[in-house]
Amino acid sequence: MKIVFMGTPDFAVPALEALIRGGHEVAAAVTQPDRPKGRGKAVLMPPVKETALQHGIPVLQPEKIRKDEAFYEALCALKPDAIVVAAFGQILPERILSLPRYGCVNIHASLLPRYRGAAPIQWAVINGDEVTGVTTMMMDEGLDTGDILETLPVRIAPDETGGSLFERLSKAGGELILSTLEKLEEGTIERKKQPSEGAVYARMLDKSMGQIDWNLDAASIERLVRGLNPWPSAYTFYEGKTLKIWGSAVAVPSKAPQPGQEAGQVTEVRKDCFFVQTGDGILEIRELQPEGKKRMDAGAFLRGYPVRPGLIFAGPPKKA
RNA sequence: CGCGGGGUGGAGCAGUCUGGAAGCUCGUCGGGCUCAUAACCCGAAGGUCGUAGGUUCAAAUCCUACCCCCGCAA
Repeated sequence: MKIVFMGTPDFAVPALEALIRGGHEVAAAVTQPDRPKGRGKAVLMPPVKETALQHGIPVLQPEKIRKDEAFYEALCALKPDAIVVAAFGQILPERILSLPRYGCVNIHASLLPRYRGAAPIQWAVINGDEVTGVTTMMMDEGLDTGDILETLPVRIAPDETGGSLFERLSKAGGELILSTLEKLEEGTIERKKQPSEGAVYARMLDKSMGQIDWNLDAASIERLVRGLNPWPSAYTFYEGKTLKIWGSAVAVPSKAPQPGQEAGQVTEVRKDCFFVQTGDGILEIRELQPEGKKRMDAGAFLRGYPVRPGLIFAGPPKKA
């Protein structure tokens, strides 16, 4: 099939590669414009662009796809049979949705209608779901509301992180899109309307939601730590600086703070880890990262930083 | 030129302001104690103090340039 691919971040790369491997003619890759990223101010190209260039695929980077006439004309000229969209980052206007013969197919990293929106992967981990997956759907003008074509469930491991699940789902997305396109071409695909039951919106992640509220229960905090790993990360504060928590475990499932002990307080320090009281249960801290330093396991941290029982991890530093 | 922290034996840190013998907590190796130990005791090995140059009688420490790592912001 002649396909135009639209996508931007790492998640979309396996899908693009799958299309190429699957023998489809990828006429163009559409991705967000290069933007200054990273520490200095280096302008980096989106992962999809890098991959496309490696394969000699033309790249289009409209700033605003809804208004870009030149882009629209270029797209028409390509006469794609289908447009495949994976984490592109811009809403497609109706005239583009209806352009290809087979329509626009989206790869979404959840089992719709659960987790529509920007961060379906991490929310599945944060909420402690046992199963999630990827869905291919016909795009309509809503946000992830189109008819479902196929789904591929993926189990969430007990130690799953946002990053590991991200990787697995992106690969699953690559597999699923090939299957979907094949059936689409054969005309054997079945379109199912999304049930309104169970529709959940997965809000975009931002840095602030990573701040650990020690009054929550230990299990919730542990899931937050995993779900936000590696980005945007869960953190607390130590000596007025941010302290990222990369790895933790529920040590005591249910234990209210004892008298004289409060949420966020260190209850015990061992050789290779330490324990923090939460609103309900005790959390074992295994891997962390002080501001300006590299990630390290708790044992390394304890060798250089004087953590003692009674220490309290509190909120951000107060501004004088 | 976006803002900031940091590079010191294998690990994590102190020492840098106020130049003058390389330190702390661990790890490793050897020995001891013990029924035993991740516990305890004794001893040892191991460092071009990121790189290059400069100042000085003397530089981890002061000056200059560069490399690398990381946090914030985007």
